[in-house]
Amino acid sequence: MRWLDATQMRAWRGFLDLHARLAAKLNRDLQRTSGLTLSDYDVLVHLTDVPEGRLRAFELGDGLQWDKSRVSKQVARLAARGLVAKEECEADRRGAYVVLTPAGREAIEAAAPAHVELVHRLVFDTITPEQVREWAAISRAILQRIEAG
Amino acid sequence: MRWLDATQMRAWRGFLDLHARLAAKLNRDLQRTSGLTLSDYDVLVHLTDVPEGRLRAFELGDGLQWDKSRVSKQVARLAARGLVAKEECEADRRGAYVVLTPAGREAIEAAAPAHVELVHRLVFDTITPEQVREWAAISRAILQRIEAG
DNA sequence: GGAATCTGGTTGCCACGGCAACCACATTCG
DNA sequence: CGAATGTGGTTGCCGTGGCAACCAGATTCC
Repeated sequence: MRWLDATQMRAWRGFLDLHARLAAKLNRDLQRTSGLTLSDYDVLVHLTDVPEGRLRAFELGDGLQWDKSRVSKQVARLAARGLVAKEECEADRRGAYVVLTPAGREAIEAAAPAHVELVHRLVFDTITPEQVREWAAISRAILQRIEAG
Repeated sequence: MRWLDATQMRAWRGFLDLHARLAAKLNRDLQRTSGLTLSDYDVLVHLTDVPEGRLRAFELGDGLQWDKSRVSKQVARLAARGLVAKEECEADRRGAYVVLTPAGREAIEAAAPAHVELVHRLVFDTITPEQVREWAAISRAILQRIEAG
């Protein structure tokens, strides 16, 4: 049977630890400074990335790789806070559009700079441009492997 | 203000996506084949790593970087399933030991090989040894940066 | 020695995510 | 057309994690 050697173990534990620490820190910071969670943030970013700030719910789910129930509930929460609105779809009466509201746009534009700056400080100020490329290549390779099955 | 350039964006999104995909897949697989969650697994691994399979609850929390309430609840759940036992501490009467039971040791030893094999297949069969080293170095650097504040 | 403080651990509350069941509409196919 | 199947989305249930409040036992400091 194959175990992990010391270097692999360091890499694997490092990866898991790094994510746990970063996610915790970024989430706390985001929440504290803007009242948004990382999930809120991700939804709003996806909406700002698209013309009119309008997406079908399932498109949001595909983009975020989220379970559809997660999309549904997250959108419901954001809608309750007025950051997005739900609109019906005429072409497919089952469907729903999720639309960024002015308040939502304001929220994400207020939150993004400090968030991105923190990512810079913690991550990209710490590693070299060459490491950034290598990091991206590694993630990309493994992701493709996962897609393949 | 500093934004993320294209490479940084690829690295960052890749990191987040990779973790989400891997964690989902590994968790599902682990749960299906052994009835353990990743959290269960992590606790049991930490206990097997130590002589007598016995740790103070706070040591477990330090090792896993978990909130103490998380430790408390996770241990309670594992104890209810007979995989660990809680023992009082005589030296500090507030304290509690968490001890791996024979059933717990059996469970982790049954679960580990398939889990590690899956990590191998998805991750380490996909990237070169040089990339493994670089990956570990990157995670390590950023983690140290986070510790520093 | 005793009050203030600290520390280890538990509990309650709430938000969140996964899963399966379900509903409504759409599409396919005989 | 109409039945079967597929798809978009919602809901309920349950396990889980974070946070704050809390409790009991330890420690500090006068």
